[in-house]
Amino acid sequence: MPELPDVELFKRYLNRTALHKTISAVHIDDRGILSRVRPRRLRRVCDGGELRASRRHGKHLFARVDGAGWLRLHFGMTGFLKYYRDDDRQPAHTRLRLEFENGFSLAYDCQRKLGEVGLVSDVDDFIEREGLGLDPLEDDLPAGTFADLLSDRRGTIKSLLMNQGVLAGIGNIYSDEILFQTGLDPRSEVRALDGRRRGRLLRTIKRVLRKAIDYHVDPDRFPPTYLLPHRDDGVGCPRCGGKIRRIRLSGRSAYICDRHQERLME
DNA sequence: TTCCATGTTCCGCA
DNA sequence: TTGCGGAACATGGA
Repeated sequence: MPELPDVELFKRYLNRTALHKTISAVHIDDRGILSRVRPRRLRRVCDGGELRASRRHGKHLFARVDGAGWLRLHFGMTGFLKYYRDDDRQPAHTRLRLEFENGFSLAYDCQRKLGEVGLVSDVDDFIEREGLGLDPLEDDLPAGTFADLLSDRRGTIKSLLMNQGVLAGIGNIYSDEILFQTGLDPRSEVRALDGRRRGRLLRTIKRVLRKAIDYHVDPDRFPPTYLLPHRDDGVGCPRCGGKIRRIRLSGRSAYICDRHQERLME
């Protein structure tokens, strides 16, 4: 689930539920998800504190704990948040729980344990240290800057979009959607994109990510012309009458229309 | 049983 | 040096 639009919705969810509530207990149900923080320190920082602000960069969500630093949540492939009161509402693969004085809890659920929870003192330092690229929605990203990001890059356009060091937040699903709407085959070579196509690609990136948030990342709400509700091998293309095909690229599945996505090679 | 899955990282190789 | 392909991580569904 969690690419940029999903994480943005997690942030809004956290804002309207867990923010400004006093934490009365911290339950670490699986310390395997902790990244560069020991359970004791996480408890000491969070216990008795309050989440006072949130930030997102790419697929990372940060929540400031008083003045003590930022809780960092990354969701891997299967992570999500759940705010609940009754124990029977606790999700099945809860790895971390913040319990609040009002009787509610915020669970971090991560079935496949590919996500991680950490504690950072400064968000911008973290972004810098990790070498994360700009966030296409949070950061100012003019067309010229984007075109520069693409210069001197080799490889395919899909792996570039998914490269978190170039742009932060796009994963397998949304790179497919963006390229489908731009009319570019994911195997196209970055160097083969002219200025006009680079401009169109950037506009599509922003539009697709914003729309996905607006539609609450629910494929049923997406316009029928989107790829997402039709991401199956062999079904008809909702745009042109071609066929949607599944191909393998860089070790993952990519879904493309065999008719309207042009493959640019040098 | 085998394949697949929205993430990241590491390794060998070109 | 950059990036590709594959494997690994952990878990579960079809």
